[in-house]
Amino acid sequence: MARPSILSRDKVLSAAVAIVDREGLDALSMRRLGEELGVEAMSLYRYVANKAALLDGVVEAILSEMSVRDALDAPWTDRVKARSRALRATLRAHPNALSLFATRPAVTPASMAHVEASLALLREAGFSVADAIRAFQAVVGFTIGNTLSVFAPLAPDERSSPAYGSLDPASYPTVLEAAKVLAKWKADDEFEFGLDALVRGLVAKLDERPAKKRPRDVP
Amino acid sequence: MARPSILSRDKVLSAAVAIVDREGLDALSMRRLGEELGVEAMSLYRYVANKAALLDGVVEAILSEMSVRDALDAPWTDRVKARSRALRATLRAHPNALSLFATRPAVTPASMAHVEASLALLREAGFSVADAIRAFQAVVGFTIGNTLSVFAPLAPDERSSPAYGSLDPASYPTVLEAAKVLAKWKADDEFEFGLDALVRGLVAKLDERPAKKRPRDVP
DNA sequence: ACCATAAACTTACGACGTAAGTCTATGATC
DNA sequence: GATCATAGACTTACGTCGTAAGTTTATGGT
Repeated sequence: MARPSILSRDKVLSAAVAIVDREGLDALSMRRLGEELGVEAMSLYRYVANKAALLDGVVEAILSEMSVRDALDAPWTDRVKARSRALRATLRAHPNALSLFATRPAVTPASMAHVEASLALLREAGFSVADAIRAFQAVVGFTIGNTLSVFAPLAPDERSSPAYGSLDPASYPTVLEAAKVLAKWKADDEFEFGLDALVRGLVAKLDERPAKKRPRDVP
Repeated sequence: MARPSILSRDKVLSAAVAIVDREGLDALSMRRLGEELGVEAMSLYRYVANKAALLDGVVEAILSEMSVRDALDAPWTDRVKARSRALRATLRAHPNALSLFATRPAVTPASMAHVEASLALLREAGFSVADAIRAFQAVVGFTIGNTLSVFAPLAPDERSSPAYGSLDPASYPTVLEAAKVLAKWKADDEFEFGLDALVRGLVAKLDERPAKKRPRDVP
């Protein structure tokens, strides 16, 4: 009935992700994306409403890559951590797209399965509905926040560490003390430290709730 | 010796912040900013190297608004929380600029005093240099991550809650259970929940360290 | 053989960032 | 008070961007 499609929404989105990964977020323009697909820029508007929707699609495409091997018999704390690590790993795989995740809500159709599983396991652990949401948001917020601050690409002129040398030692003794350690800094250690602290805190908050509503405790 | 300046870097930056606050991040262009200041666009290049530097300046200007009333005699946990809340409040005051904080490192000259004070109080609490950095990053990451996800402005078509109605109840029972609660959701409760959990976890990690290096415990 | 139509193409417009060059009002010097 | 170097603002111009509007083309159904 009509000319068969060269394109599809999936092809458009994965080409967009490819450009962002390879050449950076600024390189992603409608014309450049069209070129990548052997098509004129305007043809893309059959598959995305506008540029903003394209960026949303990029977020969606990346989130849909996330996969978690959920050890159902493991303690809930480990399962939460595993999901946080999976999210972090997915984000890390696309550093040039990171800033997109800053403003876009992490709860999209593409990540719904993850949300459902996370909330369910927190409920099962004994959290109330509201606290399960709070706990989930805390972990997701921490994960995105930390990953962003560590892996966001910097401009060429700030690739090396900031000018700690020009800092007044009297005013900033602790920063300068810290700067020495930063040379051999392990981003993963930092992440695991924060994640562990957060999850431990969640345990503490769970334990202070009335015991009657903790099914997992009385199996 | 020369024509006196109509402009100054400060004037340029605060005009830029004003435009972003009033009309959104996309509305901030060099021409628009020039217009705001009664000047041609190209004149701005005397005060900012380029557009990216202007955006950095906006971040810097906003961060420099942050002020904390630090109760030096309060427990370190309260002081950390107070700083987190102060950062959150500063970010909240400029929701249209939030996405800028996603990729720009939170440690800039404008926030150096905050970094110094935070690290110092964590060191004083008994954390090692490395753990103090980790704890600080955890709190900042959480704070920015949470604030971003809650206050980032959404496109008009997603202003209302996502289409939970079209979700399959069999596949997403917990999400749908949660959706009911979301109607009367308190963003601040969510933030305080996560912040309290995180700080409690930090306490736990501190307590498991060898006691000898905790000066505050033996006053 | 013809047609309806989905899919891709063409053209055009205003706005953007910024490179390069020009003009001008000032305070310093004599 | 006349001269002048110069910081600071202005002008022009180029290529690129997102996208509105209209046009062409290849197909499968009749």
